[in-house]
Amino acid sequence: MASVLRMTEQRKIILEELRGLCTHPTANEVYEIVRKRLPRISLGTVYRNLEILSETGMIQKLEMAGTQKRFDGNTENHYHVRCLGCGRVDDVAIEPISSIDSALDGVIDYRIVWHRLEFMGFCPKCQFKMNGVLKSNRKDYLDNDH
Amino acid sequence: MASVLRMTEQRKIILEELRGLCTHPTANEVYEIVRKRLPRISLGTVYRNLEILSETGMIQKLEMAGTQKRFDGNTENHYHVRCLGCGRVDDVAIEPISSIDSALDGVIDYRIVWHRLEFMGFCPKCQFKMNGVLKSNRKDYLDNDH
DNA sequence: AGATTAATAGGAATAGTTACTATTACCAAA
DNA sequence: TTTGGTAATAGTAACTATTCCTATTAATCT
Repeated sequence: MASVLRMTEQRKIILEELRGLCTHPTANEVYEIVRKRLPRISLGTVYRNLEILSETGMIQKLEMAGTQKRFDGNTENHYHVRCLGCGRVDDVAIEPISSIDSALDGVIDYRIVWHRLEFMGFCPKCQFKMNGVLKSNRKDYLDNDH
Repeated sequence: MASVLRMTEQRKIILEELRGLCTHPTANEVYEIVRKRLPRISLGTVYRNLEILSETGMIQKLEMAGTQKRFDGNTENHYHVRCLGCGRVDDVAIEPISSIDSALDGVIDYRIVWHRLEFMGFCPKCQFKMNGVLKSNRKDYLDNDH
């Protein structure tokens, strides 16, 4: 008897909010957003539902190097860029390069299933801030938003 | 007055052990290894030294997606493969593809500094185990070592 | 030698995440 | 409609990886 997945109010709202964002919030950010509509929701419920939604392929779980998990309402396979200044994560509008998977043929005995490519750099905002720092030598420019 | 970096016994042994390995141990694994030679070393010391050694470029800190940090005695810039079965991480003996960094030119307004490429697949050992599973339908093959 | 300061061991604290528990909500069969 | 089974929930405790704190020890510099 296969278990039935119920689309509860909480789950529906988490999904809705995530689909309506182009950012890639962390579990805690999702919690804060959803709490505006469901003030009594618990953080555990958010985690569980993010897990279930990503298991069933309705959202994507982004496990990026060195930081906490982020969640993406866009389920298409795509790369991401991360800003080294403020930590924001953006989608990259290029086709995944499937030929990369075969780059290791004959080099190593793994059977490659996929690859994960993350670009690291500075977003426009942080580039601007860095120029400001260089000009004014004021470090606090960088300390404001995370 | 610049602070002096002391090469203490603990630091030296951590470095030695790491250089003598082709695996990519976690901080805790390094701790267990080093403890055989320095039974009184503390985990905090291991963490601090791994941090310092990677800051000074003597080792490499690998922040891989979705798992804990790993450390690499090989300081050359290289890619890694991760086994989806057992979690082991191996070096990839191909040259980093620097042209990847310019793949986003004109696509997005980030200033790209570098990229991180991780291959995901199954190591020879796990491929073998999986064949065993397919043949015998015994799931416990996979449950032994992590 | 004495002063200075890096590094240490040991343990407390933190952050992100997962697990547990009692309760509630939903559906289906009687 | 009740009743039984199970999914999901809120709230909280537990866990894990990592960082921070503190008193002490040990190099290095005058």
